[in-house]
Amino acid sequence: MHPVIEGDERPAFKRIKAHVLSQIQAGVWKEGDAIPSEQALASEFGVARMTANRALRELSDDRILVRVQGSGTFVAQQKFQSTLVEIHSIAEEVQARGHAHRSELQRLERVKASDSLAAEFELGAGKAVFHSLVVHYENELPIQVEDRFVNPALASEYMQLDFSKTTANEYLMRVAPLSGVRYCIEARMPTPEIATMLHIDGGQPCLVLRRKTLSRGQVASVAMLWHPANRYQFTGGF
Amino acid sequence: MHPVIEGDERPAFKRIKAHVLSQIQAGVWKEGDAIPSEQALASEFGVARMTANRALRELSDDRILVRVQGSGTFVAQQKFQSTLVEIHSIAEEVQARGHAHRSELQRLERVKASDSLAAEFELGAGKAVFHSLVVHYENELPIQVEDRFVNPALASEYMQLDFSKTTANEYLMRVAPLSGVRYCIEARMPTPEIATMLHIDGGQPCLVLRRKTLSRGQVASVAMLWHPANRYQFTGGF
DNA sequence: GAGTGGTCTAGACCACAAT
DNA sequence: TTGTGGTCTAGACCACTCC
Repeated sequence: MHPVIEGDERPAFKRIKAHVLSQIQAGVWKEGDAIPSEQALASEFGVARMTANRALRELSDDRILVRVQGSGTFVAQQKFQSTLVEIHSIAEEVQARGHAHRSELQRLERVKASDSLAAEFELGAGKAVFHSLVVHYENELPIQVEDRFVNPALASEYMQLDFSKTTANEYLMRVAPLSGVRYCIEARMPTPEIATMLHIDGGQPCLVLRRKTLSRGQVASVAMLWHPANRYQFTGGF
Repeated sequence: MHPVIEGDERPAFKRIKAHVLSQIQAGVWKEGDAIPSEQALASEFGVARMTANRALRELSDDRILVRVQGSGTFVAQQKFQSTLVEIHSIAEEVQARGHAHRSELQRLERVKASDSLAAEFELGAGKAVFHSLVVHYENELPIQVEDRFVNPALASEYMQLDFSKTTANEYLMRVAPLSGVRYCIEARMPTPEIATMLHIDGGQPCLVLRRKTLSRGQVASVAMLWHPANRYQFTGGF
């Protein structure tokens, strides 16, 4: 039986998780290898099978292990070199950098959805949607143009919003709790209008984030966020 | 007691999870509200407390609920509208789309690191590094230029690598297990050389991923991955 | 048929919070 | 003191895989 280290007061399932991880880390158990069964680990650690089960189940939730009913538990393939970029609200991001955030409403209107927009919203053609165009500034330098269409069914007061006090993002989060997102990062040349608003010349590309948010089974908002390539990038790491 | 829907053969813990989620979705239980205790849910569903426990524990792992020992279980604050982009290896990504991946080695050399490159590698100035330039094709259409510098201390056989059989990525993952990453997504105009390799004209921007990988406390590799904006974007959702 | 994981039970003891 | 979550037990039955 596995010796219990003196003074190790972690719960048993955590000790088992740590043991499995250390065997993998040390290269004793390699990718694709079968590791001991729940039963075996349970006896080894002197615990009930449910306890070993929880340890292995949590590791498999974390993609460290792969479990196959009737067959066994295996070390998962090395995670591919994959990284995650987190995309925040622009106001939060600027403030987190300790800079001043300000936004300027350029346009706020009720428009008939074009065919493609109606399709994106999964609405009937010709239905009205709200449209806003906002420029966000970081220390008085334009950093984002937010070109957004909003579903009136989910955000009826959008036209009355005071964009100097709250962002579209914050409002939508409040009235239409997020249930899903689709997004896409692109490089694009700005339209002349966008270039002017961002104070860049037309030869300079933009980093564009397109984001569609879902709420209560409907499309809540379709946004296109334009950032000047010379002043903006998505970063991250671990 | 909670009625069991006819023919609902999901495990009990999943039924309980679905029930909790639907109450939150419907707005019956709001942010910060306490939800029924494990004991209450167990009786309601006619199951053991351990079963309700598993349902609530998994939801709290998913940040849907917050559990406070001695106090109760509460609906978590709405997640901030933040999204994650996963960045894969290009070969894996193309194959996942069911397309053919092929790569072409343009250059492979040993060069003296410039000052800025030496700084990025945290090496002494003038030390040698390996440099490779590879074009990746998806169905014979160029989709990525991989411009990569590699630390010889961690990948001594890099110059002997057969780039037609394996990618730099795969090799590095094998010999220098990843311990950290820093990356950055940008929009840039291509250099004439990059534009030629990607079969685009110079007026077309590129979506650029710069990635620095760490292994065993050293910088293993610094890569710049150029993608034609008209054929490539990072996407995701949940 | 033997071994594996997937789920579940009906108890138990503990640490902690509210009262 | 009562109720909560955190953990654990020693069984059980099932579906599945492998031989």
